[in-house]
Amino acid sequence: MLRAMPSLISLRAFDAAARLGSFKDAADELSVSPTAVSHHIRGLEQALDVQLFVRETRAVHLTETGRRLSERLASAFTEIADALSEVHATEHELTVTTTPAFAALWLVPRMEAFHAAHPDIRLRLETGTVPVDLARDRRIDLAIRYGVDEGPLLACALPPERIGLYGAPNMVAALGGRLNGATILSTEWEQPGLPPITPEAWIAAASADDKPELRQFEQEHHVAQCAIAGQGLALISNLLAGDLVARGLLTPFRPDIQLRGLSYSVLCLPERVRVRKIARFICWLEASCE
Amino acid sequence: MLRAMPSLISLRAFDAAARLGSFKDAADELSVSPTAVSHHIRGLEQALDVQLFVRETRAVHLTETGRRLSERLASAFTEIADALSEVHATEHELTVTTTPAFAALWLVPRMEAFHAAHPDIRLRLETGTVPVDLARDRRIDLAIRYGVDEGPLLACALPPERIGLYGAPNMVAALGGRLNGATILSTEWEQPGLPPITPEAWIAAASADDKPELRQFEQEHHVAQCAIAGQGLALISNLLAGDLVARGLLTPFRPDIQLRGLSYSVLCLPERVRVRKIARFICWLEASCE
DNA sequence: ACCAATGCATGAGAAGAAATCATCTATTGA
DNA sequence: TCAATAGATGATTTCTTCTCATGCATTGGT
Repeated sequence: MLRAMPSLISLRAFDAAARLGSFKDAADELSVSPTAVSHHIRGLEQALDVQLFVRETRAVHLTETGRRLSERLASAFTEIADALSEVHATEHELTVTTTPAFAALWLVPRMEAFHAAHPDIRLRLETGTVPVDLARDRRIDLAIRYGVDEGPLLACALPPERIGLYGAPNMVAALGGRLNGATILSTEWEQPGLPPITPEAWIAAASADDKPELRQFEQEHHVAQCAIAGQGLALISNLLAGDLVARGLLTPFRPDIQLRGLSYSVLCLPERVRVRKIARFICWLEASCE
Repeated sequence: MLRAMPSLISLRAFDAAARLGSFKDAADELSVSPTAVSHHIRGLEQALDVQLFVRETRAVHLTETGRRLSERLASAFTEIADALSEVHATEHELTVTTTPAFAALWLVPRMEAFHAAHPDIRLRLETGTVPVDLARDRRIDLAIRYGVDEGPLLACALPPERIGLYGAPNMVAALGGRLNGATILSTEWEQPGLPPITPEAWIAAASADDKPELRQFEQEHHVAQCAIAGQGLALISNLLAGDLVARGLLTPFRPDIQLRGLSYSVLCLPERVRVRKIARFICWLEASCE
């Protein structure tokens, strides 16, 4: 067959030169001197006993065989590069799907901390209200869902939430603990078979007879944003309100009154729980909840 | 993306190790020491920051990512090897199609000489009675056909043939120039619109009134073989008989009587006549006919 | 239960590629 | 005509890649 398998490095030099139509540009791409490229291509031509380039004074152009070889080499080298970056991604990119609210109010503020703890892992967030089938969609490494408890998929669970009212600091101060004339902002919770988390339940728990205005949102973080804007008291969980309170954007209203909520579940295919990047994330997540 | 593009050599070491499931075997395949393979794979794992092999005491096996990477690398390296050998083949393998007779009686005896003159060109023969469409079947570089004259495809033509009778030496001697009791072996020539090349034509040309036996074959070289076996006189061309005469297997019978035949045409796609291997062959062919 | 054999890991140093440097040639275009 | 460009070539240097010597853990045979 072939006298001697030419070195892969020459092939790459040829590939670059063929693509760019110039030894000099190829040299730049490969960060070597044009001389090196020239040597490589000459060596390759000798090894294959084939002329690949027609040299003209200030330019080179491919022969017909050169063109054919370059085409196939290009696709092979692309395949290699793709494979490498895919490997890198599957090991160092962690894709988490969760609810828009958890992403916006809990995860996003903490991504910086995660990256500091694990600089080699790139965290990608996908949010959506439709639950994802982990077995089906292999791009997703982890799903963080509210109140789900899918036995075999459950990797860990965050502490149960407590639901309370939160408002912009000046509004909470102005209300002085009473709901008269206030607006309660809440989400349309749709957890089948679970204690209702509603403004009514909160009012009942507080044994209040005030009749505040009510406004409903589809997204829990919209509730929060609305409360921050001073438009009412948000009925949200301590988990999601935590950062906003810490940053002084919200203040608890009657923190003594809290409804019991569910907890967030972290779901993962059982055989993948031990994958490095996934294990790291779960470990970090648990530590971040204390 | 990637910290540092790993060297292609490491990738090839990994590919081999992954395919063979053993560093040692990979080392053998690559003709290096197992140490080199070990170093390469460790380097690769560090460059990618990924574990590719799980080491056990006397064996290694791929991790899941290792397996995926190896799959794609294998296909890429196969592509490269294929591309290289294709290049080599298209430059150094010459495929000629011709008639079984011309192949057997003229070309095959001269292949050795061609190879001696052009050691880097490997001559492949394809024979068949059905003419080949060169534009359609790109595997074929040249077609040598009898009496065809397809204008644009005609690369060169061999000298016109002269058709005569040839027999085994002792039979020719025994006949003493007369056809009485002899058998004439001939081919069913089917050249439309051409002077008939038949035993009858020969007898007419010789102005003989002998009535020899007649036997027909489909293949001209079968005629020759039959004559060599002493079963009659072959009505064949000087071109095809030449070698057999030179080797003393056949002797001309009444060499003064010869019918005019056609000539062999060498056909080639016009744009490919100047391809090195093709030009060499045509040049050699013309020189071989003198 | 022990010892030889196997397969891989590791570090240091040797061998061998591959890159560069300096120099040349042949154009091109200003 | 001369500076600038793109590439070729050969000698030299640099640095990758290989090997050697050695070590470790395990397996299988006696």
